[in-house]
Amino acid sequence: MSEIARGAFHHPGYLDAAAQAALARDIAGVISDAPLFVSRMPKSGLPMSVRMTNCGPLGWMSDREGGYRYEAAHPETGAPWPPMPRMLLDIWAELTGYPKPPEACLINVYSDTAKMGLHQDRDEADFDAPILSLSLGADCRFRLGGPKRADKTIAVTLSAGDALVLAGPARRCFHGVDRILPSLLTPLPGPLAGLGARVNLTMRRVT
DNA sequence: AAGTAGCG
DNA sequence: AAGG
Repeated sequence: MSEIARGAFHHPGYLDAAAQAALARDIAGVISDAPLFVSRMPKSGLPMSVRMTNCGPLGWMSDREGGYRYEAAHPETGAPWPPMPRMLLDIWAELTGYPKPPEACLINVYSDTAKMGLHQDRDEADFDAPILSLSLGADCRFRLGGPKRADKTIAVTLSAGDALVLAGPARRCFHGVDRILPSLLTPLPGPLAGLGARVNLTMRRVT
């Protein structure tokens, strides 16, 4: 584990290959019940380049009309999000030590050209709870800034099996994904193969 | 607004 | 609404 900025903890290789495979099976199950969809920017309606879905009581989404928000149901099927796999609850407890379980796990699927612009996670009521992110598949160039958009940034490579915890002051920091790195060598595990190059799971407290 | 192109 |  290394603290890459105040409150930002990178755990390279936190999940071994077997754990990554087990997690991939769980996530493939979630996606089969809650199909990937594309969120759109508020007002402009421009699509994001990632495809996403969620598990847990609440899920993050965005569309032109309603903007960034959490919802209890899938925007296309209308069904509640699938339950949070136990493995994710256990990882949350171990890495964050937070007394309450995560309410949302956003599953972002990146193609080899997908990106995520610099942003803050600020659609939650609880800003004290950490954010936990897990990576599967291709490496990416992750960018972490400060609490203001213009603050200086650092870049970190996130690889398959890595965990990243944004706690304390880092909870409010801008962050994003510059690009997916070429990785013939790290395909997504079998159950997720073909969906994209990289999958990121982001767990959060919402209420 | 987690989007992007290109102009002052 | 500034930066990679």
